[in-house]
This record gives sequence, structure tokens and C-alpha cells, in this order.
Amino acid sequence: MKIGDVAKTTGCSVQTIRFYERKGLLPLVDRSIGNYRVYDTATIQQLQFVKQCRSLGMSTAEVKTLLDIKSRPEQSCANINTLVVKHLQDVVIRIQELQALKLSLENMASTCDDEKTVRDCGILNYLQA
Amino acid sequence: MKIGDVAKTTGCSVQTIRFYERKGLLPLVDRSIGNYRVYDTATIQQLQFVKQCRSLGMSTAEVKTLLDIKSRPEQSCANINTLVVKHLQDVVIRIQELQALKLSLENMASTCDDEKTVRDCGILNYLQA
DNA sequence: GTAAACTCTATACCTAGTATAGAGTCAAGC
DNA sequence: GCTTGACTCTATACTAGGTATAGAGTTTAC
Repeated sequence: MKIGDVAKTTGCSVQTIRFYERKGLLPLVDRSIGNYRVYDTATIQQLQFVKQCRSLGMSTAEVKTLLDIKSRPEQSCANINTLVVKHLQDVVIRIQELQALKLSLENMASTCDDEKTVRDCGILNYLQA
Repeated sequence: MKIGDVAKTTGCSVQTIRFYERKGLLPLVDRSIGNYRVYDTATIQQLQFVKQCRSLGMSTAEVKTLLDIKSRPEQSCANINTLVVKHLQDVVIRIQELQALKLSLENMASTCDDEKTVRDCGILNYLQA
């Protein structure tokens, strides 16, 4: 399978696939005579794994860590749990931050309507306070 | 006031202040004989305005737009409201995305504990499905 | 045989800063 | 007057996670 086909199959762009390879999230695959990348099933599955992790908001560093752990199937999976729980905590914190932000913005938005001049704008007043 | 004092006063770093100047969020201020930036009160207030907007999650482009509008005090402030409401909507959408993400992560985390091997890890299984 | 579609590498761009290097400036102490 | 340390200057490189190009080579269809 060539990179364009892999892109269609997985929904990742061709550039993104090459980017993941450079980042070490995908192995250096074999090349054809014309120097085209040739993908095997295992690598395509790994790309789907990476994509899934990324869609769950993990950083490439986190994904790389997971891939490392994944390559040692006999060991304990405790550090996988740790990583996921840590990531989950980060998401919870981010949600809290954004909810606080939302309150501030709603607060601010309520101080003005469309029928004032810039000089008398409640929002601008809020922002300057 | 020199840039270091402005940094202390506002809580922005010296580099960030210069960065904002380059981005057009701050004017090109006067220079001393030794080519040091000399800040007046209005510019310091503008920096505080920028900082406040940024702390509300606005992009520098949004802040620049606000500054532009702010400079025409006689006009209607309708587009300020529009900008803020749009930004608020973005925040709400982001919160929803993160909440969906949180559910997925919790779901995934619940499929495994620390007492399995990597081979049998519920989380990895989930990520590969 | 040629044209279109594909792939290759390398490089630049994006956001919102942060972190350096190397040079110049200023104020205090001696 | 001279040195030392703290400050400032510009320019450049780096971060994450890609995206977008340029210019060259390859493959495929007709």
C-alpha cells in the first residue's frame, strides 16, 4: 500500500503520516524501487492507534510512551493506567478553566448590547477595568 | 518607564511586551538616547487591556480587532458584541468537546486496573479497537 | 510517448509566546 | 575614570501539531 492509499484508508493526510514518521510515531517502512513508502498491515494499524490516541487529546509524546509500553507485552500495564489517569486529570482541569472563562465572558457580554457607541460600550469598560 | 519596569508593573515578560509590539498590539513607543523603549501611561494601559483580553482566551487577532474598534469611539459597538459572543460560542463548543473527551477517557480508564500485563490491558484493547 | 496523478525531500508557515547569543547602555561603587 | 553588574537591544531558534508549498522524480492510463 502506498501512502496515498493509507491516507484514504485512515483519514490521515499524507503530510500527517510523514510527520508521524519523522516524530517516531511510525516506523521507517520499506521503500519501493522508486523510493515510495510501502506500508504493511501492522504499520497501518499503528497509524490507526496513533490517530485514536490523538483524537483522545493525547500529545505525541504521550502516544510515543504508549507505543513504547505496548512493545513490551509481558510487563505490568500500571504505567498505562497512570498515563491515562494523568491525561484525564489534565482534561478535567482544562474543562474547569474553560468554564470559569465562560462565566467571565457571559458576565462581560451581559454588560452591553448593540445599541451603544464604542465610547459607552459596557464590554470595553469591563476590559479596561 | 523602561520595559523592565513595565514588565514588573503588568506581569507580562519583557519578551512578551516586545512580541506584542511586533504583532501590532502595542504601538512603537519613543526611544531614549540609548535606544531603550520609553513607555507612557497610555501604552501601559493598552498592554493591560491586551493582557486582559488574552486572559479571556481571545486570540491576538481578536485583540487587534478590538483595539481597532476601540480607536473609533463614536461608532456603534455592535461588532464588539458580535466578537465577544462568537468567542463565547467557541469556548462553549470547546467545553462540549472536552466533556465528550472526558467521557471517552473515563470509559477507557474503567476497562483496566494496574494488575494486568500490557498484553491484557483493557485500555490498550480499547485503543486498538 | 505524453500527460495526469502521484510521491519524494526540504523548507516555510501557523499561534503565542519563550529562550538564547552577542552587542550595546546605564548606574553604582571605588 | 574605570570596572562591574544589571539592564536593554536585535536577531534568531525553539516549542506542538500539523499544513502548505516548491521543485524534482515516478508511475499509470491512454
